[in-house]
Amino acid sequence: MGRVDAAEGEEFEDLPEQVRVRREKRDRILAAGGEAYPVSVPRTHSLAQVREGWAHLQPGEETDDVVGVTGRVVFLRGTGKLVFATLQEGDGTRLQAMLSRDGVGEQALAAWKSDVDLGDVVFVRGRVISSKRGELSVMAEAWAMAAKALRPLPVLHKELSEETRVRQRYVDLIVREQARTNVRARSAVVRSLRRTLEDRGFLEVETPMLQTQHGGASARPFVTRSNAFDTDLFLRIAPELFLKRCVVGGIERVFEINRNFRNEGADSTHSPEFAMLEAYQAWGDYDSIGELTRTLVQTAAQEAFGTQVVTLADGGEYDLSGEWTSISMYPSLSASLGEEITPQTPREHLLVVAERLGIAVDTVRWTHGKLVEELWEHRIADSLESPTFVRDFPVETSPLVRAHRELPGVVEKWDLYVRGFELATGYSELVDPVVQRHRFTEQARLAALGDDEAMRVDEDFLRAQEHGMPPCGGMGMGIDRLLMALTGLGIRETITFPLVKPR
RNA sequence: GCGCCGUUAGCUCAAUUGGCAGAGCAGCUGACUCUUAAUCAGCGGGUUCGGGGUUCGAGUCCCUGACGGCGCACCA
Repeated sequence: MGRVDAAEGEEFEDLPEQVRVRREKRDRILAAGGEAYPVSVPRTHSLAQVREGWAHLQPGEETDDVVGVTGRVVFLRGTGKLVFATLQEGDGTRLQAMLSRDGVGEQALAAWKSDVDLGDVVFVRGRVISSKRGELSVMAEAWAMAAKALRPLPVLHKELSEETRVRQRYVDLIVREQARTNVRARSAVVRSLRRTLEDRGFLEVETPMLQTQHGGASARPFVTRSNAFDTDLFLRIAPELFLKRCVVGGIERVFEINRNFRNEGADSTHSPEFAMLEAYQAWGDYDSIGELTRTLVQTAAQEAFGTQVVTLADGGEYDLSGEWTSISMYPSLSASLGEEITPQTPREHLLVVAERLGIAVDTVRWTHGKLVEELWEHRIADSLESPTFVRDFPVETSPLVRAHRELPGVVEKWDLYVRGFELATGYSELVDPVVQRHRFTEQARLAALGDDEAMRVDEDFLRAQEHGMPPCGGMGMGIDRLLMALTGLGIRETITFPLVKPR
């Protein structure tokens, strides 16, 4: 034992002063026969329950109601023979504990003063009282360490640096109300999405994260390696092709909420891994799935924030209620440019227009459709402040969408724009396996030209579709982006543990 | 990937022209039985992000690397 202590003593020398001091306190507690990390403490009430149950106490009023509470010590105020400690529990609820010489005895008070630091999790048993200044408190008759903190809490009066918030979210959650609110809001939003879908008869499934062939979106995948199969695998960029297999198999209303991985840039609206909702509705189309999407977003706002007019981080308000605007891609682009652009406009002319606008174009690889989308994003996207469905996209950039039932050259696809960024997308799904094969073949041609985001011919998916897939509407929505839309936060604030480079 | 800015005590930040590395909170010692970021007195705490260079002397200037933020490019 003595040798172990010596070894630990040497270990101490490398530690920052405050960690060393706390380690010594832990050891002192153990040496005195106490426990720094007991298996349990006799907790009878949460801090919130005490706040709720004894809210009626008048300043100075005392009761004989004895409770056992726990919490992290976030403020300490000592006046010699009387100590005040503010305890905080997980949701941020705080309650004051008071320890007096008369209440806990001289020894226990001395032990508290010598062993308890800011950040420790403690247990206090005592009567519920209101202090002379009217602060609801537990007047201790006994206390115990519930979990000794070996690292100091950051100061509660200054904001943590953004990097520390992200790298040590557990600390962020302790010290910053907004961090706690964000986690709760996300949970509430996801719960709402599931409930809305389940209420409408959708079945939640989980489809492969590890895929032998990536598809369902235009994006660069992460590649990994299977030892058992001795083959490369891709982390999925989208669940789409598997959810459609579900529809082929008769799961006519199906959804998945799960992670996608895209090996691309990271900024305030993009994360390499991000959560996505995709939902498919047989016998629906891009109109019905658009209605579903609006219901999902509005209900989530209502259930998570109690209103469809949400308050953003910058204090502004954003109205998601009612019907949303719809515009069409070609007509809106034409109006913006002051000249008619149609699916029949030659690619060469679009190149001229793009160059005139100073857009950096890829003259070799960009198709008519890609040019139209680029022009549209350049001219229109940023100006779409209120929720707007942008409808009827060019066919080349939408290889999984069916042709428009009337308009030649466009497909039945919408993108939902909110506050200038793309929140969701929806299609009338392409279900003709022969046309789908042609589209894949064209994608493969682009891939051969060096487009590393292009899809490949997915034979297994085509085989599934060749068994007959009913007419179908489908949608995809970024969960992180939905949170961004509802809160005005950056994507790294909506993700509890965003990917950060290792130190 | 490119450009700009940043990295100093546990946390948040100062440091004049290149001239003894500081503050608040936190920590330690002491005082205080109704405090509210308690107060008062005293004390300790630094690989100034890493490596290299210029200089009598570098937190500060130069080179290089790491990490972060912002802007641009790409993507949802």
